[in-house]
Amino acid sequence: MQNPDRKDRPSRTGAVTMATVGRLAGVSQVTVSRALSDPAKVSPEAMVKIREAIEITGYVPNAIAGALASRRTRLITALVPSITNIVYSSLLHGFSDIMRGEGYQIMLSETGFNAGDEEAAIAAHLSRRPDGLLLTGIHHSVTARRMLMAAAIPVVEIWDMTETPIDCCVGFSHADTGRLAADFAISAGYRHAATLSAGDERAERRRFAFADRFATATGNTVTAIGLPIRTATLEMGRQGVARLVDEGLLQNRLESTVIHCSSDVIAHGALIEARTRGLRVPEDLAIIGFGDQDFAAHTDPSLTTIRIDRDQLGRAAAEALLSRFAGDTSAPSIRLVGFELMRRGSA
Amino acid sequence: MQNPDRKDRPSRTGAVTMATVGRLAGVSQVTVSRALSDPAKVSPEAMVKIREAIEITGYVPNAIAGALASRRTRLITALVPSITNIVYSSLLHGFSDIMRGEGYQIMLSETGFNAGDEEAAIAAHLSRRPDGLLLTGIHHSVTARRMLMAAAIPVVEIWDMTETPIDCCVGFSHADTGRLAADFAISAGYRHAATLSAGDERAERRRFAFADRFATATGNTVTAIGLPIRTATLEMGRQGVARLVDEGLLQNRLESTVIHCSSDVIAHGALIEARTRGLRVPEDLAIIGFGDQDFAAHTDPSLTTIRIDRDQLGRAAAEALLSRFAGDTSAPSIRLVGFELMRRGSA
DNA sequence: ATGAAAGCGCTAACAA
DNA sequence: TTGTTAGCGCTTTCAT
Repeated sequence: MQNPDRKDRPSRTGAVTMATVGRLAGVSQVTVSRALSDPAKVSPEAMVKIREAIEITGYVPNAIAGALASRRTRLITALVPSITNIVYSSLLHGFSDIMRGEGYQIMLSETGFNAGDEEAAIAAHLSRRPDGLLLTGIHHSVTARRMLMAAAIPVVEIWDMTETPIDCCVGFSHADTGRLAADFAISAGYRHAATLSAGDERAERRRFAFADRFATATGNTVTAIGLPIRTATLEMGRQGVARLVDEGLLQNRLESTVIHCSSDVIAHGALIEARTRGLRVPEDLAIIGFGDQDFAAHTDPSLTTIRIDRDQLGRAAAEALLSRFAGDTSAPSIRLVGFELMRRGSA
Repeated sequence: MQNPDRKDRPSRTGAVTMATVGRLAGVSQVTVSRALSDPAKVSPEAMVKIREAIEITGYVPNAIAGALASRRTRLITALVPSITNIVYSSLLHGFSDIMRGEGYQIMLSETGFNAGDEEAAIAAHLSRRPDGLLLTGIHHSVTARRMLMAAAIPVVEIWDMTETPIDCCVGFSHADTGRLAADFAISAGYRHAATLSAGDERAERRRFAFADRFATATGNTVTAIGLPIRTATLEMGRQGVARLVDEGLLQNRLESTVIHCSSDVIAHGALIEARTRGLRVPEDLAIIGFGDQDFAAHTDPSLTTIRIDRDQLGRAAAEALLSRFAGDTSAPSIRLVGFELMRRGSA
């Protein structure tokens, strides 16, 4: 048998609990709980006493216990390939901003770019019983999908597009951005092209779509340089142009050649290397980036690139989750985020 | 009175629990708990049955319940000014890497650069009962400090240095980096200087120390340009140099002038603007950055800057926390992280 | 408006 | 090696 008035006594761990606060305020533990979650249900006099008691004791609610009892954690967990990549961190910025405003906290993990890591990370995340989960990309292992379905929580997949999301999806078609770049390059009169692409799968899809479209339209083959990296660096952009020039891959047809880069960082490196070598951009060599990072408009020449509103994408992802929480079944489960080509000086 | 065998029955919420698994495996709920946390204490036969049952049911442990019972969350929460700033995200990268390896997860919040936000964020974080907490910077409100002390958990403050940390501190003196830059500039023969500095408090300390040292040594005043931002952009670097030139602040003494920038991004912008205007770097205008970001060695000319091993700093922070967890009282509570001036082409 | 009782799904003693 | 019991600090439900 347990001590009948155990609940209104301070815990034996020494921690300040609702019971401690209640005792000090002369009310029961439940009243303290109500005071915090629904003040309207507590009398003004009790409220004052409780507030005082909280102030005196320095009470900080225990969200762990609350979550266990209510089966709501107010936790959202997010998986991104890399937090040091501005592309993902800016997405999260918009996402967190909205979520935090609604009282949710974000737990974050980097998964790198391989699926095995992701599976383990998903399991770890699910053990925290998040109210919702954000995933970057649309390719997940069968086991991962099964775990997520079983968890029966809202899941939003971002930064890519699929007709068959686990739950909902907010993103765009990477291949379409490649085709947009190709169409622009063709209409701008470029007859030859090369690509500089990092090794990640989405970059590859952009590159392939660009090359395919460009080659089809011009009849010319597109030289592809694969960069042995997942995270873009200026250095790799410079090396890419260096190889293109040194290995004679541009074959003296500079005046009508454009380089499609998998990111603005690569493009910026390409720009620097071209100018270091005395090449004029875009006259000798034109350059197209991807991402419209904040520096893109301020390089010399400024970078022609594809713009995706990442902050907005993050916000849309948050809204997708929130409408799931609200039980809004009419909310679309697939949201296409737009992109546009920003024509500036480099192409 | 509660039903005597409630515990070995599936929960009424429909969720798969240890009790469900145990029933299927023909053992009690505790045995399942042991199988997961300390397999050596469970017979091989039981282990097999339990593993099967877990497989069949797709059981995912409930870390919330575990945390409540054990009073350990295996959660570390971190507060950073901004996740889109590579300086902080790369720190976190090293930190998370170590922590995750030790079985901890990271919950992240952005605090912006003001103390009021931080206080609310700290309270929210503490309610999750993290096993440890990471704070960026050393300036915290009295209330914040009190909450942290009361929580009685390991706290590590990073990216700055204080003799009186809340618990432990891993960082460096920002003023010292400014003085190092000044000493270098003086010995390199520069007689005039200007500063380009973002508005955050640490950047200001670097700037002030640089200007103070430089002015003292040369007898010349240092022109300060404050940039109205917290997060550095290429654009702001360009504007800074534009103002310096357009407003005649450099007064035709270009040949011996150096600009001290609060970050590599600002410095890179300065570089671009200088070259766009036909100024030679470093002959007409020399530039010193801060941070040694990965692009710094690959701009044209390459950037002279101050290097801090951020990844290492993050790891050291993780180790500080881990030695606290291990109860290692001999571990230093203050760790100074080194920095060095990387002399390259821009100064 | 307030409180008592029950229980969220685990871990931590303690027994057997 | 296994099981029993008693909580962890809350929320929920049902009385009063």
